Amino acid sequence: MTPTLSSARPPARARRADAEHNRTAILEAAAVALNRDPDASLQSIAAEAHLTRRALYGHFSTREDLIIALLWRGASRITLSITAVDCGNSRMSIARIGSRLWGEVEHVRVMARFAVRGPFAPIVAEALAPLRRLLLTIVKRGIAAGELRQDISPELLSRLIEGSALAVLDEANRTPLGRDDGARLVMQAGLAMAGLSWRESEQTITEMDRTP
Amino acid sequence: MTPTLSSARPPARARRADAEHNRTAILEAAAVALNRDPDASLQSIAAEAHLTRRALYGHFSTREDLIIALLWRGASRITLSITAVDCGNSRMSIARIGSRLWGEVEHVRVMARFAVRGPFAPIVAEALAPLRRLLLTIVKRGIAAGELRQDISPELLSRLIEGSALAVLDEANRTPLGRDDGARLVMQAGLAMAGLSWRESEQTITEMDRTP
DNA sequence: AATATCTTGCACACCGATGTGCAAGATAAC
DNA sequence: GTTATCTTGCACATCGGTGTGCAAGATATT
Repeated sequence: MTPTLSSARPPARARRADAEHNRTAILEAAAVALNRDPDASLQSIAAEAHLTRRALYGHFSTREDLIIALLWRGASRITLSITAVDCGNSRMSIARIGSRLWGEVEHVRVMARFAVRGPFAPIVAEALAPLRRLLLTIVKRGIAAGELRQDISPELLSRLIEGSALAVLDEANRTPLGRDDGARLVMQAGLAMAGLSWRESEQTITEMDRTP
Repeated sequence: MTPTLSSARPPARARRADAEHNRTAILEAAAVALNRDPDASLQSIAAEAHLTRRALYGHFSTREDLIIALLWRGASRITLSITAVDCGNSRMSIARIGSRLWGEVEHVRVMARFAVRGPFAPIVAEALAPLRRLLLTIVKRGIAAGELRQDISPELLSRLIEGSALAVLDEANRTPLGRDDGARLVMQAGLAMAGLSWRESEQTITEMDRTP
């Protein structure tokens, strides 16, 4: 209906640099605060961004606006992060997806939060569709090739892999983990749900490290 | 300080039967509503119990009161459900825990919800301590016996098992699963995170079914 | 039938969060 | 240094949720 993008009004002068900076600061702060508490107030978000609540409204006219912008941002980062993960092998591909997602933990967790409940669920679902589609095709191929467990449907398996990976992401956020330890854990969780034993998972990961 | 239990005032006459019934109806309704949305209003809970908001206050003087009662109830059911699960074998014991928890999905999910965020986290943590302790000892023994994965600490492993089981519980709630399918899935998830391949998990479960 | 108990349906006060208006600073951009 | 932009700090209205008081109605218990 209305073009809510930046092209709304002809700016007599370009937007000030510090305003742009503050805008991203708000988004970063929102990611952190909403990760702690999905119902964090705009007050707390603004404070985390070293700004006033009133100033926040200068960038996002509504709480909904802010969250949508945040989700949009997260979706694009996630989508970007999984480009060219699909090598031929399904096991390695799953591990690689886990590794990439670990690099975007903050964003992934926010997205996951809003994917299950609240009025943003459909938006997030749509935003994450590419990731889910990719995982599903990989899983399908993996099952067909006998590389993954054979006892449940590809659809369910891909959801389970996603779910357990998120569980590990949550746990990792609780107990501080090193960069590599976290990636390793997420990869292992995905492969574990995919049907591999822990030795097979380890082997897959070291094999993968050899061929980046 | 104050004895908030039922012994507070000497009742001239016993509590009416329908009041008792309504009380449990409220708790059931709260479990359902809070499973959908952890911030469900007392209004919606009362409605789900076919009562007025005002009547709810006759049973629980505070939202906090209601939630604490709910959590207490859930904790006792869960604790009760895991009595005598620990046979000697760690793999079977983990599977059995999963199966038992599946029988209490509703309660387990509510507990899990309030275990991570909000002012009730410490209470829930304390209430779930027996379960966690049990799982931890089983995992420790399993690792020592070489029955479970050897690459991470018992503490972390038990948390991961717990997390992935909860993830499956969530997923199961999303896609309607039969009684047996759900139990199977939860058991498999636990065993998968514990390091078993899907064939080993299947074998463990069928073996377990033979010896109840 | 008499009575204590429970529920209902209003009334109200309170609180925190959201969103807006406006005037007075502060500061990039030109 | 001028100007347009951005931030601040108030004030205010609004909205939904919580908790209470009270009188009238309904119902279980005896």
